[in-house]
Amino acid sequence: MSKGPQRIRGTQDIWGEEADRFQAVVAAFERIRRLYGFSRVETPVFEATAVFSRSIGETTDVVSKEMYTFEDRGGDSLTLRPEFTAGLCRAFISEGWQQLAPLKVATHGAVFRYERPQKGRYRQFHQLDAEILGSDSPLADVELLVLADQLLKDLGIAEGVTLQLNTLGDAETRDAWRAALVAHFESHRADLSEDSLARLDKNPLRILDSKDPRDRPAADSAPDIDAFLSHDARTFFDKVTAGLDAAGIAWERNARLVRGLDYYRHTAFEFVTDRLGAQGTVLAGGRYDGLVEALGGPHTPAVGWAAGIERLAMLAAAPAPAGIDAAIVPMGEAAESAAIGLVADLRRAGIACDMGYKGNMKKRMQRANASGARFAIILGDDELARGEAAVKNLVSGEQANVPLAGLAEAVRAR
RNA sequence: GCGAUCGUAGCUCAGUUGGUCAGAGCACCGGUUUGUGGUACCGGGGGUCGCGGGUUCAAGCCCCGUCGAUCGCCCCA
Repeated sequence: MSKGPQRIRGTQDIWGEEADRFQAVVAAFERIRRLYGFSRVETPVFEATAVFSRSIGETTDVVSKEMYTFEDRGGDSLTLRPEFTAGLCRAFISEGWQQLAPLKVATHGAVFRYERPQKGRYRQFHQLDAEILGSDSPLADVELLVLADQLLKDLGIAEGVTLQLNTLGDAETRDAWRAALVAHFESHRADLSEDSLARLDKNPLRILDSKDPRDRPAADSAPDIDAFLSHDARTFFDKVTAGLDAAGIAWERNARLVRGLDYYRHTAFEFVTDRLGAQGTVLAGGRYDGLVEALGGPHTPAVGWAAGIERLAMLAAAPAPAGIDAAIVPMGEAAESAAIGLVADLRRAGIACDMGYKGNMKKRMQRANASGARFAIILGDDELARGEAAVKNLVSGEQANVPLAGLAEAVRAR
């Protein structure tokens, strides 16, 4: 409540244990993406606005209301990335990555959406992202899902999280299904909520997963996509589910799972938990075979997913606090001077240690204890004269004199 | 963009029907004879009660506005 500048709505200052959890999620992702042979890529935080508006659709709410768009000094319209996929597709085109296809890439970082903040939903938030560009194989879909599954298990949050899977078919299938849905909902106009009547014009698929109980009867009785699946689309979906079964991944069909944007094809999936209120989707993605082409590139089938780091961090168990190995407690100017060298040597030897900038012994010992250090290395004139330091185990309270040369070994973490 | 609830020290919160109501715990800082932390004891700093109006003799407590937070809706790339 103090005066002075305040944090911008929907942003967060992440600190302490929360920051540790955040880092733990990123570390797990980095480790696992290597296991799957995904290359790390870095792309800009902002792009030309057209990169997003052309891929998503000029008229959607997403583009018209929910992007951070601004003009730079040259008058160009720029937008802070609201997702990774479009920027990666742009890079795929402009960097000539076509020759690397199929390209398995992973990235993570901040993304920006101008939305009302609520649980697990911020204006600047952070995502993990994994994509496979340039493959039309269902094995790519499977590999991404297995990666996602391993990540969630590694983070210890697979409990209570289910993989929901659906297919949106190919273009021909999707169009046929969409027409059937519109016909179905038109005949139930009187039963639909106001929101869904609006969806009927703009985005009829979205009626299927409406939360309004008034919509459920019509939504539940609506035709599934299955009857409209072309042979190819059916075969593709079967190969995805067979691949998941072969990899031992539990999944469930959710025929009501849809995507808001038109470029999605075939596989759509979400890992969902019931532990985050209305924001229960923890990781989501799908196949977007038309996106690269929409950006002016060659026809490039692709599939990918993104996951909110904050949401994952909220669900993950708190990592063990990372205390340092040792705190150096010098007494007197001569000792402090010698300790500067000692700290440097210990750190070069890979020992995590720290020394306060000031304070008497008592104060330094208090700080050492609070820091979670396993040892205090006490260095006074007496010890210095003998070429030793007193090493105190802060857990057991035991203390022993150790030659300076043997300090690193004495406090090395197991 | 819409709705509901909420907004008191760094944190978690008390503050009765408006009249010592500016408090507690934790945290922080200092001390309990200056070479030993974690437990204990003593002391201290810190809040114009989100902000701005209004009602009243009197408002943290009532009313309006505003900003922010939380939860939900819309949207969800």
